[in-house]
Amino acid sequence: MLRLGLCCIFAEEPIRFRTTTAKHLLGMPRQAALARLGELCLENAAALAAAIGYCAGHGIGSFRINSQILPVKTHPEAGYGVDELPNGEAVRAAFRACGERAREAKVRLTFHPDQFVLLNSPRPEVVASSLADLAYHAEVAAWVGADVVNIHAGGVYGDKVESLARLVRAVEGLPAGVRSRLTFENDDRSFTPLDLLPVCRATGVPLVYDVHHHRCLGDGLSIEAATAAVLATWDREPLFHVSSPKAGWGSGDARPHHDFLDPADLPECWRELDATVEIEAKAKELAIRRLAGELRERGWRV
DNA sequence: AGCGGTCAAGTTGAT
DNA sequence: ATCAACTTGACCGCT
Repeated sequence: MLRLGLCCIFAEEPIRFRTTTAKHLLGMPRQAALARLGELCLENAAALAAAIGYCAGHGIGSFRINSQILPVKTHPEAGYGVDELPNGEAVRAAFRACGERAREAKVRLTFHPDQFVLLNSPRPEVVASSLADLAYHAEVAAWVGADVVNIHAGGVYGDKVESLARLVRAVEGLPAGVRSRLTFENDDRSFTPLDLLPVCRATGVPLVYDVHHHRCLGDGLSIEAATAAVLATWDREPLFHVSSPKAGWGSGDARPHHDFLDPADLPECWRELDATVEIEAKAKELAIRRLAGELRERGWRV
């Protein structure tokens, strides 16, 4: 059975995640900043609990957690350890409770660190900050039981072979908590499924198959062939991404996401899979509700 | 309450 | 050179 996944935020449901900026925090005394951060973290834990509850109650099988769930966590100056927060223990306990709730409700939790996390950059400082960010994601993932921390393969830097070799070497040096959750995703600029399958086979890192990116940046593999090859990289429930183009499949830029998903964009060969499909659509929970109805009309089990 | 300026970070390709 | 895109606009300070 397919599990439809919601990404990060809600369109209508009044569940909101808070954040702040490094600049703001650095303009106040450190203790005041830590107190403020602690409040935001605890609020975000409450919002996550609400998000899990909403998903459980509305047939949404997974939820992607925003990378700012602990705001500004790895900033070089404004960043912090959870133990530095005046309410650090309460924060940790609240997130562990989210994990328990998600486990009971069978809501899968995932992360998708942002575009600045690049394991294959030739610049050591970029890799170092990426490692710090991945460690942070893994820390929260352990609290809440998230089994996926998904990133793109990074840049090409003029040499695809060498950049992928750097990626493999970077994976080999990762701490276990990151390594065990890490996944790669094909993107719409640089790295296709055909590029990444060898890397995933060599490292054991599963491949998140984004069929929208694959349609925007093809590699000769059919969707059916890519799906089959990608499934073999997973040692747990596979994860896919899908979206529909805002501008349609005609002449314009197909990459920006539509508010809703056209059910025709969901590959027919996914129909009988046991997998999670994250729905990347601007209308969020409304898009999932509409899609689930349309798929059921077509005989899909979601 | 509403609005404009601002926000930590990398890389790519279209204009 | 600038900008949008990328998983996601939200926050702050002003009127």
